[in-house]
Amino acid sequence: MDALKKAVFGISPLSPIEEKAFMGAWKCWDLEKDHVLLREKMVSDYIYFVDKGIARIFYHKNDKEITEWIAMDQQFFLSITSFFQRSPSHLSIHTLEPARIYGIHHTDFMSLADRYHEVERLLRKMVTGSLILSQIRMDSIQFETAYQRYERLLRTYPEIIQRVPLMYIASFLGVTLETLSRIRSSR
Amino acid sequence: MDALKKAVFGISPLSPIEEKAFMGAWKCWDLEKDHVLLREKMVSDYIYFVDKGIARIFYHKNDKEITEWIAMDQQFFLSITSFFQRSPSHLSIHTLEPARIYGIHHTDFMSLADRYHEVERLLRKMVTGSLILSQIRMDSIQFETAYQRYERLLRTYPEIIQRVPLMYIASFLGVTLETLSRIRSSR
DNA sequence: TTGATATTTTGATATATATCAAATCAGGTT
DNA sequence: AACCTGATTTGATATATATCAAAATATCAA
Repeated sequence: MDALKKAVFGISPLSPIEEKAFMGAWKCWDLEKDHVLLREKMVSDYIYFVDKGIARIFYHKNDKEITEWIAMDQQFFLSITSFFQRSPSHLSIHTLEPARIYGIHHTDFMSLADRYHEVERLLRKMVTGSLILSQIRMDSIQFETAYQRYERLLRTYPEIIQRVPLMYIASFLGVTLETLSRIRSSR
Repeated sequence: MDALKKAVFGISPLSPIEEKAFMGAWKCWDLEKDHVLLREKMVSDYIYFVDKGIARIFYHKNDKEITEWIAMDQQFFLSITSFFQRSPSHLSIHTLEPARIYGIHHTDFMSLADRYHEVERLLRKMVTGSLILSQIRMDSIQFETAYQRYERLLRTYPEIIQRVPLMYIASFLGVTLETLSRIRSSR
């Protein structure tokens, strides 16, 4: 719980009452490898936080699995459109390793945000941070070569190569497995 | 002011006190064509709203201007990273037509969000909407062909072709002017 | 250890889009 | 109307990456 609290307070600190209410709303799961956190076409109810392990967020495009995000370290993750629009998700979420994951339910988060201004502010800052990340990722996809995207990934998450099969990394980078393999052999 | 109020209330309604404080914080400008709303390297202080006219948000990449967004209709627009991180913008914003633009200053918006829970909620919902748009745009760039992106643009903003020079539309779609021209001649 | 399966690499070819260059076309100004 | 400048189209070629196919390698269970 300590890592979660640290991550939350790093975004926006909470006063004691709010802290108690908010931190108390998180559930904790210890999950085996390949556990399904969200299945396509379900409405996504949780914002998650990776305490340890890895989660992979992906969807299907012409029978192929496209990895949209890989969450590790002390990262938050969610199906953005499904969680906020309360619509069926086109995303699935699986663990790639045994993992300890925290989650807070949409209903709980929203009613706390309703009740406590500070929680609303926290939520706003979380969404803002996510928006900024999304902008950076968009620029990267649009204007960097596959090689540059791979280099950027290595800089940001050096250990990802050891822990995540290349096929997932490839589609996360927006290239085919074959292209990623050639990129790697050319450095 | 009516269109702005409508747009705001469409996102999240405000009670009378909050409405008065929030709506009163917006400034209004009547601008000629090619007016500079934000110059590269400045910190962006405003969230803007297009009442009428068009604004173009762009930046420079190897001497070339890349159009990142075109705001028309009743749309909000801003330099996301600069506004929220209070950092120098890599974006510039110009009007493409004579325009009536509303704007609210960062300081005012933030202090209102601090004072009024309802304004904080409104801001959170605005950022959430922007995040959802950003996700959709990212998918479009990554997985649709230039032709499909053009078709999508026509569906979303049919009048944009009449009002915005193709060179700007091309870079907004992430293709060269020549490619856009060929796409158009092939339908 | 031996299979059986999943993952990664290598090779040949195809394709969408970029780049460079030149030719038209359009809109405003004198 | 004639001009000028900027916008758009057309053509020839180059390039990054995808696709399809097969081989090589790693992983895991019996």
